[in-house]
Amino acid sequence: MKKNKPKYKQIIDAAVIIIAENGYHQAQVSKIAKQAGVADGTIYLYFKNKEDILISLFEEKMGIFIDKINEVIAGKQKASEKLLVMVENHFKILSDDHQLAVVTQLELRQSNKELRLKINDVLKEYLQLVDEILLYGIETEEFSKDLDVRLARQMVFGTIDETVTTWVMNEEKYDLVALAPAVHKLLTNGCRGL
Amino acid sequence: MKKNKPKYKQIIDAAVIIIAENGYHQAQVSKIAKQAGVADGTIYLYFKNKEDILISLFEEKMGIFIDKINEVIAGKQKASEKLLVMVENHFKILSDDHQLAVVTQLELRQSNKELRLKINDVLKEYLQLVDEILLYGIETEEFSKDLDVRLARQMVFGTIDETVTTWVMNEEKYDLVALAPAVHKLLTNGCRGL
Amino acid sequence: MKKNKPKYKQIIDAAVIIIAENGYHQAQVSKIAKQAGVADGTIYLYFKNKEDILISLFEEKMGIFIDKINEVIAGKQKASEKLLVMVENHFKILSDDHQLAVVTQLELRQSNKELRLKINDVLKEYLQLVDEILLYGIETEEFSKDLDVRLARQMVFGTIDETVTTWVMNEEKYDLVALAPAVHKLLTNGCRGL
Amino acid sequence: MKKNKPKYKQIIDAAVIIIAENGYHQAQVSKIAKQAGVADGTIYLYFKNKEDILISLFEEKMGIFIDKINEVIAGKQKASEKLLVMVENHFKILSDDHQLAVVTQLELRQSNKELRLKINDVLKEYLQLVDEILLYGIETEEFSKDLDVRLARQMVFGTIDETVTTWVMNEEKYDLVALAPAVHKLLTNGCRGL
DNA sequence: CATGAATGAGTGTTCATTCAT
DNA sequence: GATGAATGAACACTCATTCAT
Repeated sequence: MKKNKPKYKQIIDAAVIIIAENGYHQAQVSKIAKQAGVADGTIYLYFKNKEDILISLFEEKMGIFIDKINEVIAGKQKASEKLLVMVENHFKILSDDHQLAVVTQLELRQSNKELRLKINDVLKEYLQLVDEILLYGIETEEFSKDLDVRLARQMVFGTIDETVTTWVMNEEKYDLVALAPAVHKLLTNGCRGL
Repeated sequence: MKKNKPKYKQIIDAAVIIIAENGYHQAQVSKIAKQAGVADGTIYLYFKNKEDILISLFEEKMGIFIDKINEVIAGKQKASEKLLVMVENHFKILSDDHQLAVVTQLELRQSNKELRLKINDVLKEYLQLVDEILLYGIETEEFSKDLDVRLARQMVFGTIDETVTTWVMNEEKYDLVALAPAVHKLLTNGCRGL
Repeated sequence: MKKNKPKYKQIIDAAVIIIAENGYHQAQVSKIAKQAGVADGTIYLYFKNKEDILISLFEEKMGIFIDKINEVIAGKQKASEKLLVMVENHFKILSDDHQLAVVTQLELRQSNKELRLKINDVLKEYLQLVDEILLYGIETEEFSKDLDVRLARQMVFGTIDETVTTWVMNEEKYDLVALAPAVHKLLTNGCRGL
Repeated sequence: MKKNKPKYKQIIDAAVIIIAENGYHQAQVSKIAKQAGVADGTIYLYFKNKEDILISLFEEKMGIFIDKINEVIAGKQKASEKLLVMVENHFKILSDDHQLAVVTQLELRQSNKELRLKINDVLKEYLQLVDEILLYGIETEEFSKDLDVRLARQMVFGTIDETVTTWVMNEEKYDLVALAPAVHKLLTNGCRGL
């Protein structure tokens, strides 16, 4: 399995650094190879092509993301609490990794439609987590029984994503994690119904 | 003033069509020129460079957008009503113009960071509209006096934007405008506080 | 019509020179462009791709070849005489143009199968000339009425081609045109039957 | 002697198969190694480089070729008969081995000039056989005493080669061996003189 | 004003060969 | 002897922009 070989992760980490530092369109394969400390050709022993590096990058990082969120959610009983730790951890992970934040919020979105569609596939797993929390909240009557889960999920993800993107675009000048409670309040209010 | 000459709008409209049909990365200047019925060089009599076409496109369309929203907002007394007609009209304008929806939600986001920052400048005017409604709602006590306007604005815009993008990515298979009341409810609940 | 513009021929002539001097596999587009005195991109205003340059080169030169042969053949009454002037002129044209000889006999044959099949299409016109002479000779009873025209054509072309290739490979050390009468005698003896 | 080790022939046979199936330019060393059932590096224990595989392939196969022709020639008394069995066997060997025919007539000719010059060296042995027959024919007065042996050899080889190549390019749709008598007649007529 | 021919910088990917194991 | 992971040089083609007419 190539994914477990050290060079696989080495190349992905190099890609994050290069894309964060140079931007998506200036992230040439040769730059990534140099940063990873391998020859250009070695990249192609681990990845089908350049696009495959970027998709794998997203999969790899999003996997860590989802594992972490899953873990903290499991530790909470109430849907509202689950939502809070989700927002907190979402903000925290990106706060702690400046390069990852820039790459996922700004750079990778410049990729072409095909790549973005594949990235969306990876995102679906995250969106399902949101759905699960919302359904659980409806079940426990924390959230309105009339809640349109699809729309609520779009509110939750749209709000979180917009908040992070704004923060990144403002050069991360303020404390993102500190915003979690207020964001969480907006979201639960939205879901609770009147 | 170049903006009032017929070829200015002719080129912008050609750009929307070409980008919608071919995608951002396949929208060459020569294609846009051909669609507009002018020579390649003529483009540069009206626009500084290719990026300038795209920014102008966004400004032009967003201007229409904001004018329309402004108009319908003015006709409503309550902040909640203003928010509803804003969502309704946002959805309606993009529902009515498939090409514009594809271009703004998917294609233009593939542009580089610099262009996206400039697009964000244009967006600010729209975000100010949202702010005004929110502040008005706080004033009229429709919304919580503790509402963090910046965060609430991010929720409003993030939710609307995510809803439209999801709809476009799902090939506009369902009625977007019909979702406006439910989305509106989520947002006002969020802003109202418990 | 691009074929009549000066740069079209300019690029083809540059290609002959570059291929003759550097060999097929070292004839980069940029070298050809430089030799032709145009920018790399200009090549692509006149040719679809690199392969198209080579096919066009062959068509262009073979056209001149066939026109010349056609002309001299027409001036002769007997099939045997026609064959002689064909051989003489075939040898003469390549004797007079060292670079063309190297390109057609050695370099262009290194091209891939697809290109060679297209080159063969162009050659067919020449082979038809040979066929016409042979059929004419059978009609005038100069050649055996039992002659298998297809095989005889392969003998004529195979012998001429092998003779020229050997001459080029021997660095053109001897007088190719002087061999025409002897070659002609071999061929007419072959066709005449016992 | 490496040539007698089993892997030597194994690799050459693999090369014939891979080149016949994929074409000269798609016959990578790694493909040949896989087909031969050895590691890439193993190739280089038996051959200096890729070119060396191809030259050895040609030598090996041409050796068999020449041995066979030598054998059948020795059994005939008259030069004309020797020529006939040469043509017959040349056609027969390639008729019986489709892959070898494709490789020698089409694929190997795409190799670069240097390789083709080395291949020509190997061919010389075959051409000497032709020369011997021609000289023997002159001696026995079957052929014209004025025959230019070099040119006649080019006719013999050029005709045979062109006939085989045309047959391969026509996807071997007709019976090549059946053409031998007619080709032989053309050649002996040519050599006999008036 | 309008044209469109010409420019030329920039990059992902392949594959013969090596060499540490 | 045998392996196969790693190497790194090499190149066709696109397209935003210019400028002579």
